[in-house]
Amino acid sequence: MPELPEVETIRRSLESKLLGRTIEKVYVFLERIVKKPGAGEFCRLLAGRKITSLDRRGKYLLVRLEGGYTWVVHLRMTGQLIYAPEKLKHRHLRLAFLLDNGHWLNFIDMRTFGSMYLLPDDRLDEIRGLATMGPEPLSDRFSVEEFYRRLQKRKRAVKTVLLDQMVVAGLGNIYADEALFLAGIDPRREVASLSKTEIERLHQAVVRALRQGLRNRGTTFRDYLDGAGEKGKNQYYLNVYHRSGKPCRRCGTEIVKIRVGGRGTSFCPNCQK
DNA sequence: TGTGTCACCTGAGCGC
DNA sequence: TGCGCTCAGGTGACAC
Repeated sequence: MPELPEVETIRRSLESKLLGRTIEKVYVFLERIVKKPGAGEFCRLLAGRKITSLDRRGKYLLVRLEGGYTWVVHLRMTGQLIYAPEKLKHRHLRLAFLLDNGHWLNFIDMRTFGSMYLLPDDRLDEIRGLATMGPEPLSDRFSVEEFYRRLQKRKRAVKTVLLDQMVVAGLGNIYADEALFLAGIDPRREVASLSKTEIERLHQAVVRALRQGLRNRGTTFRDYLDGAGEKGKNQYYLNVYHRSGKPCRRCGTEIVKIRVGGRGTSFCPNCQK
């Protein structure tokens, strides 16, 4: 599940390979991946454009192009962008992009939830998820005061609120669970019940969990691979996610798995109050 | 406006 | 061995 650290790792691994390259030809094998414009227009507009930079916003990858266009990619659950010398022979290959050096950027997506957009730079706010997105948690804009202000308005369980991209960008199930463990907060707690000190602790924990994920080049349980097709290593360092039934690394209590807001949620009932 | 629920989708894992 | 069921989860759409 690509969250902020995974998407940023993909961005970094692709940056040197794609910068300055021109997209020669686009092949769409599953049209519904392309949300805006239609698949035909997407291919026509993208072909012949040079890539000027690679950015990221939350879980979105933003490929900036010459001529004032941005190609936006969201990998959702199982999307992968793999740079390779050939078009990969993979049953879940959904799009393929031929570059001017003869190499290919392959978009593989088993569950086909991934999405792509190609829009003029001044129309990127047509992508609702991008337009309403909260602050980048690894930027200066993500201050304790800002976090506190955004949380104050909410009444739901803290785990559910952490997954809301309007509150903070880029968190998904893995890093929300890990941040709550680091902060020692029960994921079922109503946000309104958190003290200022607990919110400060959570703010710090979000940053710590994401930085660790980034340092370890992402978390791979099944599908996530970086732009070179390499797995991440963060799964070996997780405290709670995917560890239900195992002893807590801190106190030895069994990690339990429950559902919060419809999401599988792992936590330590002793360390998280 | 805020919140909860469902659909989208495919493969793995499990019980029978 | 094969079948059917459940689960995994990011996000948009929809109902209340």
